[in-house]
This record gives sequence, structure tokens and C-alpha cells, in this order.
Amino acid sequence: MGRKDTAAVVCEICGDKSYGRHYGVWACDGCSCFFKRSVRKNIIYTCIAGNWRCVVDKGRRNWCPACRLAKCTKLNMNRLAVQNERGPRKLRCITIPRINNLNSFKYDMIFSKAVSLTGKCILLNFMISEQRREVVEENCQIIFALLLLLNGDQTTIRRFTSNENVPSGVSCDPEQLRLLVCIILSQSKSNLLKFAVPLEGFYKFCLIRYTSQNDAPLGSPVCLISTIDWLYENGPWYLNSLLRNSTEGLINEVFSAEKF
Amino acid sequence: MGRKDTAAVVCEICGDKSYGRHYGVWACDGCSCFFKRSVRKNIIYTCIAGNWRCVVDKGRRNWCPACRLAKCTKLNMNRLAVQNERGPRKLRCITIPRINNLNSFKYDMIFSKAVSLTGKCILLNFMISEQRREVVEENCQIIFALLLLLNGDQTTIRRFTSNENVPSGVSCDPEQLRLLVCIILSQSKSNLLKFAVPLEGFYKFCLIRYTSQNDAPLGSPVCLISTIDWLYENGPWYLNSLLRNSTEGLINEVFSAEKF
DNA sequence: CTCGGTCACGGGTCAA
DNA sequence: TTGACCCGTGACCGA
Ligand SMILES: [Zn+2]
Ligand SMILES: [Zn+2]
Ligand SMILES: [Zn+2]
Ligand SMILES: [Zn+2]
Repeated sequence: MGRKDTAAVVCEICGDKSYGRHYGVWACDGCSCFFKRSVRKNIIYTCIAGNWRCVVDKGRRNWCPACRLAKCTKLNMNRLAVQNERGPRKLRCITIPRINNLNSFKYDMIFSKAVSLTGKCILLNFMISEQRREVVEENCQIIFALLLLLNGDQTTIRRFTSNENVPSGVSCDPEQLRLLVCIILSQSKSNLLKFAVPLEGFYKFCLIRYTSQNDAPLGSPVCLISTIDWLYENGPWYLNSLLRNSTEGLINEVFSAEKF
Repeated sequence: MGRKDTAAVVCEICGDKSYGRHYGVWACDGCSCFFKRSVRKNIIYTCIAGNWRCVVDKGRRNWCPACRLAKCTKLNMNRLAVQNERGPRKLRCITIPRINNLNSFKYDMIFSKAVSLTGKCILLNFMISEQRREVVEENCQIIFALLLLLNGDQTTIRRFTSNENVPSGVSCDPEQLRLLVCIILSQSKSNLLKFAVPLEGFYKFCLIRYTSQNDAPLGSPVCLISTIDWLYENGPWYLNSLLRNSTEGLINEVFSAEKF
């Protein structure tokens, strides 16, 4: 069972696993994507061998694109079903599972997201796995708190602070979130992040520039930055009691999934 | 910052810069390429020094391939991730830009393709650059018209002729297209191509033989040859009004790109 | 469900 | 033979 819980059928083109019909034919991701690209670019291939009889199976489908495309055509893949290229995908508001559903692991999932965001931060790029883990362990709580705020869950945050004045109505797009993580980590007390202290101003500048240049529909940079200030002023945060799993377990899971 | 905007990490094999995981290990281009070649060719090296203790770092990684490969294996580089060879990339395909997009330079691109095809024709092989340019200037319009027909754009062609009977449904593969260009040029009125007049029949024969031998899914030779006849009967063609750039400019561009 | 786009990591290339 | 470089592939995810 590969993707999701869907059972696979056989790709009519190459015999690899197919999880659905594409352009009218049961096809794997590879063949469907290959067909799309070929039609979009209006490519006409030449058979490498010259006789249009190359075998197209999972292992050899990339040997001769000409015969692969010929097989697509022979099996009646529908060129008209390939749409025109669209622009790059629009920035979307980050998706976090809604806090008010019944899933009791909702906080675990948000915490994992916090771990992932921290681990992927560009400031950790040069670090080896052990250093990365240290930084994540020392900083994921404040990112976790940020995600709760972004998700509109002021109520939970209020349980962990005496300051009643919890920021509300905070939202951002994924690029802004990436920059927020940089700003937070550049203000961290972690030894491994000392080098990043001078970068705080730069990342704040990036956030302001990005927001003004990109018509980002959400998130005023001033509001976002003051949220970070608030989180540092009212920290440190210890939100582990929200979790069903251990923090180590969740961090391990994310680290192996993301190949950190 | 080396390649793209990605920051580098350290190659686990030799300590050079790595821009990503390869075969399961953070590796530089050199080590990843070395591993691929070794696995593909199933090479078994012997340690130069004889003790399998050679240092593998950026400066010395090429001293002893045996120890370099041993280090790859020790770090668990995955031999199974090395795929089968693919066909040679060069001359694998031609592309014609889609006619039905909104790009106002679409005809310029097709014209450039016509220039390129003409300049690369085998009949021009022995010519010096100036002669080549003369031939291209005198013959690229009819090739341009052919490409429009191959792209299914009868509508545009109809604007340049009073003959309503425009060939339609014409298609071919790149080899057939090369032969079509030969056939067209062998019928040219250009002085420099006079020598090729007797070759017309030969290239038509080649086209018929190629098509019958190769199971090419597209393009009956009779239909293709009658399309050429139609183009000569209804020419000469002056399609410059379709272009945004000057013909000289486009020809210059192709000549310098293709090093004609 | 089947379109779309993405991008890490495969591939091949060719000058050195 | 090497490796910097660029292109194509396809697993994956969002809509
Ligand atoms: Zn397939
Ligand atoms: Zn083939
Ligand atoms: Zn290396
Ligand atoms: Zn050795």
C-alpha cells in the first residue's frame, strides 16, 4: 500500500503502480506527468533505436521517450485533457488542523509542525543532525506557541500565562511564517544560534519588504513582529502538558520523516 | 553561495560542498557521480596503497578510487538507487511551441526553429558560414510555412494564399522532418543549392524507406511529399509580418547559438 | 477524483 | 575519468 489507503492498479503504459485514471487511461504518476509535459511542450521525439519497438516497462520507460509517448498515444491518452499551463501556485494561508475538532492528538500534530518548521529553518542549514536536534529541542516550544496563536487558539495560550493581553487575529502565509521562524530563532538564547543574533534586523526587513512587494493578503508585519515580542516577553513556554506523546518521540518522528 | 540559492552542507564522503542527498547520503556532485559510474560499470577497484586506509578528502579523493568507493559503501550509499541508463539526450526530440497560447512571440520562435533546421541540413555541410547564411535567408520562409502546417495552423497559412485547399492533418517525426527539409532544399532555386537538384528523388526514396521500415506512428510519406509540392506551387512565401523581431535579428541569434 | 504545480534527486553532457 | 552544470522525472500535495 503506497499512497494513502487506496489500492493500486497497474499502469497501462509501463506496469508501475497506478492510483487513478489520467487523461483517460490508468496511468502511474510518472507516465501521466510525462504525457502532460510532452503535450505542453509540443515535443516530437525520435526513437533512439530507430524502430519504434523499444520496451516500455517500469525499469526501461526512460530509455526511449519516443516509444513511451507513442504508447500513450496508442492507448488513447487524451491530448485535449491537458490544460494550458497555469501560473505558479498562489500563496495559501498555512493549514493547521483546526483546534476545535475532536481529534485528541490535535496538539501533537501542531507540535510536529513546529518541530518541522524549526528544523527546516535556513539558519540551521550548516548544522549536523545532532546540532539541529539541539536547536529544535531548545526552541520548538515558542514556535509551538506561535502556531497556536496563528490558529486562533488564544484560549489555550491564556492557560499558560498570567498576561491577559494575548495577541489575537494573527495570521500569515507560509513565506511570512518562514521569516517569522528566522526572526524568532535569531533572538534565541541557544548557544548554537549566537551567530544569528545580528540577523534579526535583516529578517525583519525581509518580512516587511516581502509583505509590501507581494500583496500578501494576510498578516501585517507590524502585528506579526509584535506577536513575536509578546511571546518572548511572556516566555519561556512549557506546553508539553498539551501533548499525548512525548516530545522526544514526536521530534524523532519528524526528524526521520524529514531526513534531518 | 554556489549553485542556485541553496546553501551548501558538507559531503559526508570527502568534505566538499554538498547541495543535497544522493543515494541516501549527503554527497557532493563528484562523489555522487563517481558512485553512479562505479555501480553502473560494476567496477571492482584495488587499493593503490594496498592497505585500504587511504584518506578520502577533497584534495585526495581521486588518489585511490578503491578507498573512495569503500567509503561510499561504508556510509550506506544505496546501490539500488542507481537507475538504468537512459537514452542519449541529444537529438532525442524536437519541440515546436504550441500555437494556441497567448505568447505574442510564438511565430518568432517557430521562425527560429525554421532557421535552425535549415542551417543544420546536411546539404549545407560543406558550406562556410556566409554561404550557409545565404541559403538560410533564401529558403527559411518555406520551411517556416511547413512548420506552421505541422503545427496544425492552417488558419494562418490561409491568410497568405488564395488557394483554399490548405493541407491539414500533416504530422511527422524529427527524422522525417529532417528529410523533408532536404527534399525542400533540393528543389530550391538558390544558386548554392543547384548541386542538390539530382538528390530530390533520392531523399524522397529515403523518406518512403524510413517510414516503411520504422513503424513511425505519424506521417504518411505521400501526404508529406504532397504537402511540399503544395507549398512550392503556392509560394513563394513572405510571412515576415507574423514576426515581432526582424528576420536578420532572429537569424543572427540562431547562428550564434548554433555556432553555424 | 483527477486536474494542477513543486522540487529533490535522478539522469546525461562535455570541457578540462 | 572527473565533476560543474543543466534538464527531466515522479512522489507528493493542494484544489
Ligand atoms: Zn506508467
Ligand atoms: Zn524507441
Ligand atoms: Zn564528496
Ligand atoms: Zn586506497
